Amino acid sequence: MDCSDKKECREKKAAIIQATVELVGEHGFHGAPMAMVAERAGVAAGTIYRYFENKDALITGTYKDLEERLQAKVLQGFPEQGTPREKFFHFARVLVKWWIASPVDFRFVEQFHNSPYGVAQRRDKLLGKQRNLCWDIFHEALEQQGVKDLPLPILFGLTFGPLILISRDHNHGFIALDDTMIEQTIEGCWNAVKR
Amino acid sequence: MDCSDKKECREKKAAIIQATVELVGEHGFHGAPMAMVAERAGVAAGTIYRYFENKDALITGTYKDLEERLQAKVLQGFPEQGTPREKFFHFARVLVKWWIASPVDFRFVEQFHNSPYGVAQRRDKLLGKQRNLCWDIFHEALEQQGVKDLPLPILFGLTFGPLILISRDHNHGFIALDDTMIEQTIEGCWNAVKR
Amino acid sequence: MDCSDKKECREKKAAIIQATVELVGEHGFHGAPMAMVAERAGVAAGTIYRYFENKDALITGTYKDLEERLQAKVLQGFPEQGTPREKFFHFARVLVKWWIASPVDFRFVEQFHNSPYGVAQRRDKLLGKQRNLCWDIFHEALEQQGVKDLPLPILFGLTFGPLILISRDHNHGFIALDDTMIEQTIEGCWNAVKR
Amino acid sequence: MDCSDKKECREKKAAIIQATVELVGEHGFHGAPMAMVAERAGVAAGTIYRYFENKDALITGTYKDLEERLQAKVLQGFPEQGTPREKFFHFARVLVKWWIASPVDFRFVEQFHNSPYGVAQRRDKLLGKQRNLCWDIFHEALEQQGVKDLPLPILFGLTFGPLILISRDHNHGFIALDDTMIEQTIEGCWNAVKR
DNA sequence: TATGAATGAGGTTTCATTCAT
DNA sequence: CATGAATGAAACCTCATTCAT
Repeated sequence: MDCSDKKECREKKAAIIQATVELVGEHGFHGAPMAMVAERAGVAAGTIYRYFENKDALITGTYKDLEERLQAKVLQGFPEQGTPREKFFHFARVLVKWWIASPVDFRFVEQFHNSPYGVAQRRDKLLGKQRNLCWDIFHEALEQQGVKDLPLPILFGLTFGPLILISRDHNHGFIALDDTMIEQTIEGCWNAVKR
Repeated sequence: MDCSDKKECREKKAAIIQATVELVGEHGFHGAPMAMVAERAGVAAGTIYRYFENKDALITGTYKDLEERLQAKVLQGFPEQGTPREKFFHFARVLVKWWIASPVDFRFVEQFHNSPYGVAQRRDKLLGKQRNLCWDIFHEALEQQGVKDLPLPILFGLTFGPLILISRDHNHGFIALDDTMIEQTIEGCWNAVKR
Repeated sequence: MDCSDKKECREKKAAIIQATVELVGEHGFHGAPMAMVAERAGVAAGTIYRYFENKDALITGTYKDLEERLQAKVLQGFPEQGTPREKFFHFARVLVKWWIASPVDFRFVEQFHNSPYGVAQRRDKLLGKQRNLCWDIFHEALEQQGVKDLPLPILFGLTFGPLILISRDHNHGFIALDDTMIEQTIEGCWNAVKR
Repeated sequence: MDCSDKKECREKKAAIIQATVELVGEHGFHGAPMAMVAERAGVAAGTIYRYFENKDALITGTYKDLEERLQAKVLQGFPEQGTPREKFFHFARVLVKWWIASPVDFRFVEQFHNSPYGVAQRRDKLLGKQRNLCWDIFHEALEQQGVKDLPLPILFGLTFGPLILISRDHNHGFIALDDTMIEQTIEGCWNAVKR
């Protein structure tokens, strides 16, 4: 944990995180015992505890890592000067495409949000304690009166709720999303909140 | 199991289901070991197995029970002769109000949908194998060209996705939904799909 | 138990014994829980306890019933006036044919002998406390000096040991015993002890 | 499991096997719960599962261990150049002496043969899939026409059946085998099959 | 007398975590 | 630092037995 400057350590931690994402994504929290995570990561069981205090920390840390990677992806080509609408469209596109390109990542995130761990995360985000892009976009939109004057959680719900469900259905094979459908859905989301 | 005609047995089964909903809703699947379910239901551990073959059957059976109770609630005052829009509004209202009135029920349903159990359920519903009110509403709307010509999963996603998220946020205390806000959100959902 | 004069009771007890033989014979002691025995016998679980004090008594009682039925079979056509050799041949023939005609009976008896229950039974038989045909045959043979002067258990071992094993192998399908082979084996057994 | 090169591990596995033999031998399969095996072996319950996948594997593995030890004993002083008769006598002597010297070993083997596990073992042995000394002896004898032309299972039955029974009776205290009696019995066995 | 639902002790197995090497 | 064998609490489930009906 405190050897994050050494390359070998960083690689080992990355392997552990990747193994966690895969196993939780594939089989749920039940199907990801520490020993199995260790095996898939190519390290010994005890080694995980040098990087994460316990299993809870492993799960939370893995989620944070995914979130950071998402942030990085969203920032690529982000229309800093665009309207909130354009910003939202960019954000939503990246999000959905990431989820359907990496089903295990998506599954992990879903599992996480639906577990006790997830609640605290969500609280920080909604209350703006942990500022992020998403929060900024809607604040700007509210100020410019581009969206209805609703509480942030409702705006989030109306926009991201659908994106989550359709990504899930795509990954389960219930629909086959293509660019057009994705675009239509994002449009629908925006229609739900635009003024 | 086969004593469903006796009042005592029905009460016992109901107690087991209630205990399951509460414990899973409060602490997740992890936090609902059979022994604890039994204790809260006021029965012996072995007794559960007279009503449910194993833990999986207990979870699935509990979900089905919740679903049936929802159906019953929705049917009360259902606008059989109304437009699809009116039907959807009725359905959505009942759904959200139930969820925020019974947070443990909502939490259980959420957990369920995010578990392997949930996928099969959802598949049946989306493919129309297990016809239900919800499916009927959108089919009628599609025929009357009242909603956009999108695949069912996307229509569901656009409409129920937000309802799920805002109910979650309400239960977590991030927002305090009142009738007006609920109505506005449902309106937003419909805007997302209406033609 | 104390209603052995009523026909219905006798039939019920017989059904319980038959169910016990079958289940133990088919799946071993592990595979014969009381509830299953009851179900196959067509009675309620609690009913068994009116006929047998507990599971041990059920097993022991079932064994005794089988033994009595064997005795009855052996006595049919028994060469009372014959030589010990003829008597042994008759006994052995009946035994082997019964075992290969009723594999479950045989399996039950085997299981029984190899369980703690069996030891006491065998003790009584060998020590002559519980006199029986078999014991009589060899005593007569010893007196007439038709067989070697060996302790009874050894004479039993040399004669019945093989019969047990070949019956087992037949029932497992390793060999297909016919009358000739049975006769040859019995002959071999007698050769092992004859003077 | 994969630490069989370390002395400590080998000792631990041996302790588990020994505990299994003793408990099954003394009290049957019923009387050997994993927790008790662990306690007697001086390890924690979970430790057994590092060496054996489950209880079945423990039982089967223990049997194989006993068989290997028997093989080793038989090979000491084995009359490679002797006649089949001499070889059989050697084999039988070692067998009986081992059984009456180690009653728990004998009891374990008996229990094993009478369980579902045992059938597969026996099948392999009789069909020659798993070649062994015993099988070789009788094949040689058949070729040299030293024994009657009977199916292998019958030859085995006629020779080992008695040995098993008398060992059992000795261990139960019904007879007290001495070298002479053992020799006489083995002689009897051979007489049963010799041409 | 017969029933069968209920009991709860006890069985097998898993797995997060520790610690000697 | 890394290892992975060992731990033992705790999970799920079975089943002999009882007892109200």
